[in-house]
Amino acid sequence: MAQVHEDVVWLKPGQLAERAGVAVSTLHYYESLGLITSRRTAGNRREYRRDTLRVLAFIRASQRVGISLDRISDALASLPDEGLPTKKDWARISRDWEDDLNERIDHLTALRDKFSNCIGCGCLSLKSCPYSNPDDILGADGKGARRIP
Amino acid sequence: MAQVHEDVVWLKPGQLAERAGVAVSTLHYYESLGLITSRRTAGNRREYRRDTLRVLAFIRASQRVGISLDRISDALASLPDEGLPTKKDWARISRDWEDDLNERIDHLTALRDKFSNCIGCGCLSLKSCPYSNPDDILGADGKGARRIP
DNA sequence: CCTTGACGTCAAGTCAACTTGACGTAGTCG
DNA sequence: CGACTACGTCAAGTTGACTTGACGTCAAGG
Repeated sequence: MAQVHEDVVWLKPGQLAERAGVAVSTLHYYESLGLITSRRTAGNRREYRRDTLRVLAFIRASQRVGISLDRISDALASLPDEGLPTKKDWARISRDWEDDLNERIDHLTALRDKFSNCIGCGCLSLKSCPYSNPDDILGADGKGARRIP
Repeated sequence: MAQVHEDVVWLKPGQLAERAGVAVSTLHYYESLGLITSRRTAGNRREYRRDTLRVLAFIRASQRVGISLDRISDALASLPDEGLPTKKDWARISRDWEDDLNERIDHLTALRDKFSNCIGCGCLSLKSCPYSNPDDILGADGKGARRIP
């Protein structure tokens, strides 16, 4: 049961930044993207709920394995505004990201292991190495590389 | 035995780009970075050795798992100019990248599994979740964008 | 021979995820 | 009270990996 039993502690930008291990400018940036929120004091200074530390931790952890802020944003938006996320919340995010994470893991292990194989087979000759198959290479979605349509 | 038995086929930019699944502009870009090379015709058009396909495949595969062009460049620079890379060549690259690859794999699997754990433990509360440890999070040095696919 | 398209160069644009800078205010401490 | 620091806003810069655009050239086909 989420304890909406308020006793909320508010942190100043510098404090939050320090404790979360990010720069203050990063907080501004995240806020501009709607990843975190703040209230203002009379003097227009930001104040963050302590919970924001948890959000930042989640962002960092996700980011670190290559999930974009965009997707993290979606995930966060799907979490409840009040109280702690529930089993169901995490289950949903887990489901959303699982394929992605698994795919990354597969590619990584494959490349790592490929080195051993290639060492044995004189590989990296286009036809024999699965890793040199261009058709199979279009994972990257970004703007960057786009296959000839 | 590397067959330096010449019978080299030269490809035009369009051909290479198509067969490798990249844009011609990408070839220019890679060439500017020294990842691939070309010779010129009388009319100043580029011509690439067919081997370049293999190099491009290697670049794609490596890139896909998050190795930067910079590191790929180093790896390529360490390969022999003539003939196919040997066992030793791949072994060296493998060694260079292994920690990196393993680390990525670890983080990925950890996050993936963490979801299950967190679902069970109501995690993502800063103290209990290893993934929310900020001290451990300051690794990111870079200036600009830093993604770990 | 002329048109079309692939190619050449170089500068500038793009995108994500931030940081830096310029410049002004708020709050704290000696 | 005055200095100093933390903070506020907004624009612009940075990095990596490319793409796009502008503009001119080479080559093959009709």
